[in-house]
Amino acid sequence: MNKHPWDIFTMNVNDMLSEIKPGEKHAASLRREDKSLTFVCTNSIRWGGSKESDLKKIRKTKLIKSVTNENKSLKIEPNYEELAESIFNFYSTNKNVFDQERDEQKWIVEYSQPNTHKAFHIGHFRNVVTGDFIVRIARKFGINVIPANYIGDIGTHVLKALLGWELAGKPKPPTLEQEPNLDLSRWLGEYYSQWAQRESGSRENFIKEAWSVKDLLNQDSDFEIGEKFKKFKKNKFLISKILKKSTDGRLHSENFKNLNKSAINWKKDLDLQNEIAERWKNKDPELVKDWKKTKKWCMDAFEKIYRLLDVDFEKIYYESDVEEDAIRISNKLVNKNLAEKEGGSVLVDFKKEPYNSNKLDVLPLLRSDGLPLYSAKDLALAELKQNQYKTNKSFYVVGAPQSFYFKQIFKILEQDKKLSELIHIGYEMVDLPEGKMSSRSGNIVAFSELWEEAKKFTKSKSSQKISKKDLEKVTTGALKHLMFSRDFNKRISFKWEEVLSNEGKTGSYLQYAAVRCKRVIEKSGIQPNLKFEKTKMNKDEKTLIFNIFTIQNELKRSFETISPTPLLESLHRLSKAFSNFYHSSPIINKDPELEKFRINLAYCTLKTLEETLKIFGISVPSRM
RNA sequence: GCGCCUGUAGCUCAACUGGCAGAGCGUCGGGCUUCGAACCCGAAGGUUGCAGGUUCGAAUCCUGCCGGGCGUGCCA
Repeated sequence: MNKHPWDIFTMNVNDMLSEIKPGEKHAASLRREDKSLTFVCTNSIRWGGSKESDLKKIRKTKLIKSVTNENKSLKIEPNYEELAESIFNFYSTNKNVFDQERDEQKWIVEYSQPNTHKAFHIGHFRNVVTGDFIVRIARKFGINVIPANYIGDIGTHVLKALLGWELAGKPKPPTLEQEPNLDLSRWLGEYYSQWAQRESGSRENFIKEAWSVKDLLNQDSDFEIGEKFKKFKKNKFLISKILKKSTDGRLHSENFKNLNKSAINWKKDLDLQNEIAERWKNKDPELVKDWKKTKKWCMDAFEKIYRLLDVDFEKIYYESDVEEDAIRISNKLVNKNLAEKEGGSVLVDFKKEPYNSNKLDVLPLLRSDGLPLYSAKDLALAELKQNQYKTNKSFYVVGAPQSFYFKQIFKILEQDKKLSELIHIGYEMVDLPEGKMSSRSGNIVAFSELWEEAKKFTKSKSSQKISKKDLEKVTTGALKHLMFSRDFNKRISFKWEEVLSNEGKTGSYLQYAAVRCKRVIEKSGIQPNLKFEKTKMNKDEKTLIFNIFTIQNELKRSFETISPTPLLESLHRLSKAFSNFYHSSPIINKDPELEKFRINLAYCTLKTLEETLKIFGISVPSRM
């Protein structure tokens, strides 16, 4: 495999500067100067530039036009004509110009992890594109990557959804004929939301009553008047005690009238939940049948979304598959003194041996009724993944609020030396202007809703001739771009105006540049030959080739930092450079040599955009 | 209380491991008889939350404050 011109260039810079100052990686400190289309070696500033006599001795390669001292820094100007020629050569001999050297590493990336029986919303969407980006960029760097999904198909939220659905009379979902854009996860999520709102409503009501009379109960020695209500709300032990007293009829006074009423109300809801939990525990055939049916609805809905987003999982794990292992592993940890029993529950106390960490606090693994918590299940899943794939790096794409939890989990897993390196990629939440999204309260933007609205908008902006396929490419391009437009650790405040916009720094801008390349090449009737014949380039041609040239570096940075920003920003600079070039320099031209050269430039731009956009899961349409 | 994230132009965000603070939106002005105007050009807009420290040089590193968000034992 021949080398990308950027890699040759940086090697040349290293060799050249090593003659003046041996033993340093000079190219590593190259900084782009966009205005002057040059590079500055920041190391050279540190050692105060170079003597003119030294600079004269330097043997320059053909890619380097001049090396000068400027403000004590070393300025390197590339030779644009040579640059263009080497880019053309490289692009003509490689099918994929950004495929990096093969790597022996094996990674597993766990992402998406939606819960069945709940709507797939924009938060899940951000997760999917984040994980997909990691998978795609790692593959670009020759790494063997296993994309894995972990579906939350059991747990209290599932039972709550089933309960809500049962109470509504187990309605049948609408057919595709009735609702062509049907999203069954969203449809079923409504029943979850209905129940959750009812239950939390009666709970909140009770807690409010309990707070107002709590000092009459003699149970509140830990809670001075003025103590935060929030803290009181979190004290589940105290609250359940008050509930019990109240529903047992032990509180007779007039003062407790409202409290008793709200207690009975909430208790009714709790009983319904306990009842369905009991049925689940006893594997009630009717319930299991319903569960399987509704789970399938949701999985089908997820599959539909994954197809739309062009993501593909090599392995799908279900929470229900690791439940038994989770119990087994928890008990094993107890035997190895890595966890302890406390009543029926099992927990890890990180203050104790062998963890000795004051900061990690305590992590429960099994509930007091013996059922495994998410933590135990994650431990089981980690073991399962490692046994199956024997990776050297394991990524968890999970929301940033869980970073503390993953520190705890990783600490436990690190006790086993066989495991691979564990990395939590935490991305920040997408929230609505009104506040945090919550499927419990129904305050969400479902992905299907987002997609329908965005598609409608795209269609309104598109030419009449646009195909269905291209319409989808533009729509997903816009939506994915929005998710990548901020770094992972920045929250996205969701705004419809931002979705329904196609101007400026958007996915459409990048696609538009690429589409113009396609169309102008097509219109010219010229087959790009990638032969360099022109000798003199204008400013916009230089800027364009400069930006094509430096993409390789930005791609590497994006990979090293696992961050979409460097690459995405550079694609905007490239598209901008192309737009300038397109306006100032007629591609279809009377001068045949000039025309050929510019067609080649457009072709290289197109190839660069197509291949790098693919890393973000974005495709280039042929029309938009 | 403790821990993590965050603060850059009116708004949303960049700034390549310390090296000339830049984009998009919005505002104002200009450009379609010309390869697709989802575009391009020009202008205005900054004490990088505050105060110290390290350095030839700090948005970036260190310390202390202030503001915002999140997490902190049986939900995931």
